Amino acid sequence: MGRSPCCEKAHTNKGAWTKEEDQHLIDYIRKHGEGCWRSLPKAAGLLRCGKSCRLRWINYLRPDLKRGNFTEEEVELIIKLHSLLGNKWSLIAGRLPGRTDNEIKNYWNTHIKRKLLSRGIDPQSHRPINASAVVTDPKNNAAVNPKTEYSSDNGAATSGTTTDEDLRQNGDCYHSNDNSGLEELNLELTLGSGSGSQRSFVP
DNA sequence: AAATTGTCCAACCGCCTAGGG
DNA sequence: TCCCTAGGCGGTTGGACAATT
Repeated sequence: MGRSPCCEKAHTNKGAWTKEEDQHLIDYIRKHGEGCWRSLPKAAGLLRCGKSCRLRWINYLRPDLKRGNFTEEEVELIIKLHSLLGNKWSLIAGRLPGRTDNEIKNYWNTHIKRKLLSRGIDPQSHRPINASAVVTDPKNNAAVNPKTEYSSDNGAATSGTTTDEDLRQNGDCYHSNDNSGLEELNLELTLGSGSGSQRSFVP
C-alpha cells in the first residue's frame, strides 16, 4: 500500500527558496490568507509542495517573526519550558512570540544543550548529570527522574495535542518536590503580551 | 592561499492526528 | 465505523559559511 506522496514530486522544486518564490508566496497569502496548503502552490504559481510552502511561510516569511539572537530571558524560558514539556517545540514556540518551533529546536540543539552540559546539567532530564544517571528509589522514580513524566514516552508528549492543561499537569509532576516554583512558572511561562500561540496569525 | 574541520540553520522526510465523507 | 486526506509535528539532513590548520 504505502502513503500517497503529498504532491507531484516530479514537478516540484526542492532546496533553497528564491526571492521570486518568496515574493509569490507572500503576495498570495496577503491576498488570500493562510490555509489549504495543498492547493496553494498551484494557485500561487509555485512549483513547490504545499508542505514546503507552509514551512517556508511559518519559519521564515511570516511578518511577525522576530529573527535575530535569543535574549537571555528567552533562553531561560526555553529551558524552563523544555523541563516541563520535553521536545514539544511547537508548544514552546507558542509561548515565545515571534519565535518558531524550528528556530527554537535548532537553537536548543546548537546552543542550549551545550550550555546546560557546561553547567553540569543533563539537557534531557534537567537534572545534574551525576544524579540523572542513577535512580536511587524506584518508588519515587518520577520524582527522581522527571524525564519519565514529560519525555516523548508519555501520552501527552506523543499525541501532538498537548494542551495548557497538560502543561499544568506536567508542571505539577515536575514540581512535586518543590511546589514553590509552580506558581511562578504559570505566571511567567509566556514572554511578551502573553497571548499564547502565534499560529493563528492572519495577515 | 588552500585544505580541512566545525557550526549553524533552512529545508526535507516520515509519522501521527483530526476531521470529513 | 472505517477510510482517506490535509495539516501539523519532531527528527534529521545537507549546504553555506566560518574558523582552524
